[in-house]
Amino acid sequence: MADSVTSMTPGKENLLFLTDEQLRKGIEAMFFAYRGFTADPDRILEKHGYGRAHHRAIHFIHRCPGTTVNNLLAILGVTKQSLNRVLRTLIADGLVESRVGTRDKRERHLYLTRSGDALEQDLSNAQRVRMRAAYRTVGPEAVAGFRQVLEAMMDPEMQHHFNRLRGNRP
Amino acid sequence: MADSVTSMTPGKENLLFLTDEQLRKGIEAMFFAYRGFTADPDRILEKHGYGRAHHRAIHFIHRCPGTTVNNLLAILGVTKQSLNRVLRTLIADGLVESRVGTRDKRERHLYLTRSGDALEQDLSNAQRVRMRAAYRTVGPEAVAGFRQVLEAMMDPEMQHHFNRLRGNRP
DNA sequence: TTGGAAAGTCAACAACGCTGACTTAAACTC
DNA sequence: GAGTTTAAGTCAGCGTTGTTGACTTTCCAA
Repeated sequence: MADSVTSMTPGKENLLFLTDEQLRKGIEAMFFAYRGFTADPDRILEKHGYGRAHHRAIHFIHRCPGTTVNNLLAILGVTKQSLNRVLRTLIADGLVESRVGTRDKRERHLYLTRSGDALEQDLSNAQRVRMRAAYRTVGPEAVAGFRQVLEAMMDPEMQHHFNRLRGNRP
Repeated sequence: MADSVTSMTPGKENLLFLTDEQLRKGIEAMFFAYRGFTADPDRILEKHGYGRAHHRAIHFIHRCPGTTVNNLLAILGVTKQSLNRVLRTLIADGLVESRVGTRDKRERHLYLTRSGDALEQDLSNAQRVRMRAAYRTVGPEAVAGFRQVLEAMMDPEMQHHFNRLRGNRP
């Protein structure tokens, strides 16, 4: 099953178990797959006049209801200005609600409104359909490997954020 | 080994073997991992005043020496104008050579120059270092699964391009 | 020889990153 | 209580990279 990855070109030591060409194929697979990964949401977003930045904000507000702007900045890894531009439109369009913090009134806590949640469902459902189809094609063991490699590829800081999100051990 | 993916929340049917929450984690893993995946090349590109579009062009010209602009357009999935802007700077900077076709003189065949190849080596090496580290962390079976899921996630057209590239069965 | 494909160009625009400077309000710290 | 720090928001401006639309040049092929 793992032959295409573990097999070596003759004459190379087997310790590394991966040639540069095999690594290159992994790189290309990431490129092509990410395009597929974003294609379905992109089509939905376009109809609403939004972009990927809006999707990311919506996704993580759904995932961490009541999160602060600062927390979102850390997860998304963008500047305050970039995020703010997106949040402003989402709030103006009534998809996101910003509530002043009770403990710390400097903070704004972000929530999806009913219509924000509807769009989130729409977006994540489209993405899950593709994911589920891929998962069902390749089987559970491949999926486990997929997740392991992705996690190992993250920057440690992002790995931290990733594991802080719900659903790691469901 | 595959427990974290195959285990089910109690009370749900085991036929699908994946809850929406688990699919969501896969989606988030893609997001965070892709950031790590592009981080190292991005740093190198910045020093040269280039962006990801330049990297993609360089990568596939290296991979398919002598490819035509049209073929590159199909692989990259962008408009002629977007690609042309990038190619123009790469050609002006002496990283890419554009040769008029011999059989069909309308076509331009693209090649990396010596310095173009040097940058490609630099970029792909940085990316391979991370890939190799991730692969070594998780082992060959996980890598096989990783590649399988990625390929299943691609649009069929991109899957076609992916398999047309060298290195599939090394 | 003429139609159409391939390549290139120009203009204009949008999304979404970035930096830098600045304000407001609240919270802390001494 | 005064001063500093922190969270958030805003404005201006810029760069990369994507888009559409219109147009020209070159040149193969029917």
